[in-house]
Amino acid sequence: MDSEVLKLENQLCFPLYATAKEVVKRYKPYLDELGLTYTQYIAMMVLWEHKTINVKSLGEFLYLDSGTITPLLKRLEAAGFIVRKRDSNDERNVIVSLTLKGEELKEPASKIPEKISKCLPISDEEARTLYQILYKILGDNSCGIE
Amino acid sequence: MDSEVLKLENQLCFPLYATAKEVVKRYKPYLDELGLTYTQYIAMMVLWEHKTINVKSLGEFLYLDSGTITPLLKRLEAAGFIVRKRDSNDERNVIVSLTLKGEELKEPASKIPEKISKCLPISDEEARTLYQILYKILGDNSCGIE
DNA sequence: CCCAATCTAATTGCAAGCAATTTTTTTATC
DNA sequence: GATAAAAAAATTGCTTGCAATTAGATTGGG
Repeated sequence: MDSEVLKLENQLCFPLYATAKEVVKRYKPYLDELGLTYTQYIAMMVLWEHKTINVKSLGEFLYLDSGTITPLLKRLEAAGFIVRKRDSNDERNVIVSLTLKGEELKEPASKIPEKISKCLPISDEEARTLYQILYKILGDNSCGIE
Repeated sequence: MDSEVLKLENQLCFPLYATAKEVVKRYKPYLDELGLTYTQYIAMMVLWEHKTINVKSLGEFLYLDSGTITPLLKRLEAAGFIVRKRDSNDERNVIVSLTLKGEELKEPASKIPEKISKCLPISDEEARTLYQILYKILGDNSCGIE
């Protein structure tokens, strides 16, 4: 048995997992000011761009299933940022849309990305490289993942 | 206000967050065979390497705090893979060590990393680049994270 | 020696996150 | 048009993850 392959430092997945968590943590102070969690923030980002969307499409954008999204949307609705409504043309679908309060959150939120990118100790070049490799993995289906 | 910066596709954090989740998901079928979750697996990796460790050090390796680790270790103990014991030299510390059953899990686990890396659609070169950039971010303290 | 500060785990409370199942609606097939 | 299959969201049950707090042990300064 090769013990080396099982060391944390020889894994690729581990730094991916740990870095994702640490970077999300860096958003927290800024998101706290808006009253959003990170997952709520990315859901709002989809809404700020699309104005209105159903739960299934939102899940596809975010790589999240209804078991995660449904309670998340209920919280965003309880906070007054969105409304949920059954689609009268197809009652299976739930349409999510922004309230005025949710729309207004876009402006302060638009200042966050720059604060975060200033905070990451990598060059623009490295950021582009990272972005490309990540999407290469993310866009791949070769192992039968969805 | 610049709307472009708020699009999901223009973020770096989002593909990081999403890719981490998707890659962890690819471990699931292999880890299911061992009866481990991904987080339990990385905790076991630290133990396979160090044999014995206290909760604080384990948390530092994994970037997890006691609120996550304590219940996780209790599950690993209930499954018979580890034992937890107060350090008699300093009763504040809890020492975690492998049982024979936990030790024996190392052999089948050692076959997983290769299966996963075959499954990622990136070259060795890209994997190295990704690894380096991730650790560059992870190792950084400049924004007052821990 | 004593008391305050520090340290370590554990606990609490809440929000993800996901697999599996259920409910309701729509679509296809006969 | 009835019924089976498919589709979408919600629900259930479990684990992770983290901030904040608590409990107990140790250390340091006076």
